[in-house]
Amino acid sequence: MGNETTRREELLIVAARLFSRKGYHATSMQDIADELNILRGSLYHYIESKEGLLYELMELGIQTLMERVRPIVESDLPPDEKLARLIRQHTITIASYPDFMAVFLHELKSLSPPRRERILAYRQEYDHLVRRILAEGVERGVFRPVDVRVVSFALLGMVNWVYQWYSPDGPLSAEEIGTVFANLVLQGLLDRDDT
Amino acid sequence: MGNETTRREELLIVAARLFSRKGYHATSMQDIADELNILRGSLYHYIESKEGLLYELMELGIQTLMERVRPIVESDLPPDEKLARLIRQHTITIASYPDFMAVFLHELKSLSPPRRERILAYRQEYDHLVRRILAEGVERGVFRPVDVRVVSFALLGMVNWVYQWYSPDGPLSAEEIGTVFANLVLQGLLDRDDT
DNA sequence: CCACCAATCAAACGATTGTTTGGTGCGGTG
DNA sequence: CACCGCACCAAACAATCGTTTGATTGGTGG
Repeated sequence: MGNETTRREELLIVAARLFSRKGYHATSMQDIADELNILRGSLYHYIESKEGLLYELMELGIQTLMERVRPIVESDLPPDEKLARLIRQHTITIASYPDFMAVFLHELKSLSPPRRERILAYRQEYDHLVRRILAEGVERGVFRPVDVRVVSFALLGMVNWVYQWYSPDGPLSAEEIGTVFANLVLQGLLDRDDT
Repeated sequence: MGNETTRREELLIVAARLFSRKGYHATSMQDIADELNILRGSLYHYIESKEGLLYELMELGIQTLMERVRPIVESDLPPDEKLARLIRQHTITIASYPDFMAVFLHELKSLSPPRRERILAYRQEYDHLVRRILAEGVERGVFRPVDVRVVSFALLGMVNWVYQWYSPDGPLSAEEIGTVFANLVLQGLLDRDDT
């Protein structure tokens, strides 16, 4: 019990770190093997190919994100509360798994078309979750009428960008940052009734 | 007159396109040379090294952005108007030079430390411009009191992300997108006086 | 017509790349 | 004790990488 990381998980973690720091193509199998103190050929005992490894990391990233956000979208909360929670949760998830998330957000173009399509499908599914909340809010008159597509991109840009600058040593926790974001967006979206 | 692109500029444009589509490390000198119909060795008549080429592209990107935004920051407009114009201009610039901007935003880690430092200095200078507007707005009571650092990152994430999804064939022009962004952020920041 | 210069070619360089193959040691199980 | 399979090694592979060198072209100004 306790330290339950298999050798394979170790490999994934090391690879995610290297891919996120140096980039996929700038990281060699040699680099990964060095960190694990084995020869680079030995990596193929655990993985099918370098690109297969990349795909697995990206899938892990997007799946983690989706697992944590979907319950919020499917809850019975009002749209504004849903949106606030989504923004906070997305921010926290990125800050919790920065390496996996950076790889997921950064290396789409490094995948061959078939695998890229699969990740893109995940991504579109996620986009859809966000847009559903926005559309719901606009429909119910909770949010001002806005271009849902553009606002969803604005929102995703804001939260995804976090991987570029967040540091656990910074002055604010991930949750606090998420709250600032949520306040900003909600204040920007809420329909103030000056009746 | 008219078609005044030198061979060297052609090289830069081709390289920016390839770097932005495939990534720096996934693009070989061969790829670039092929597009220009010359041998890869011949490229060194124009450039010092592959990394030098990358640096030049990134410098072009950030300089273009700064040239267009600085006049706004240094103008005499009120903070809210400054911010709106900055957001619009940033959005338009990214949409106008998507290849250069994508390279600038994506390939920092591909530069060796000395050159990376130089680009980082530019980037920090730009961040400073944005924060100055925000701080000014908060000071004058035009904006609500907010965490300037976090809000500046939120804002930059929103506009920088544009390179990931913008298409000139989309339903909205870059200026219209910039206006949606500006409205969202301003509405989120303005101090409503319920006196 | 000669001299020059920019643009390009032709060919080679050592290094590194991802991947494959066949083998080896070892801990546990029947 | 025999065996199995996991984890890894050792060695090689063809290919590609960025870069350098020296020669060669074609056009332009003197």
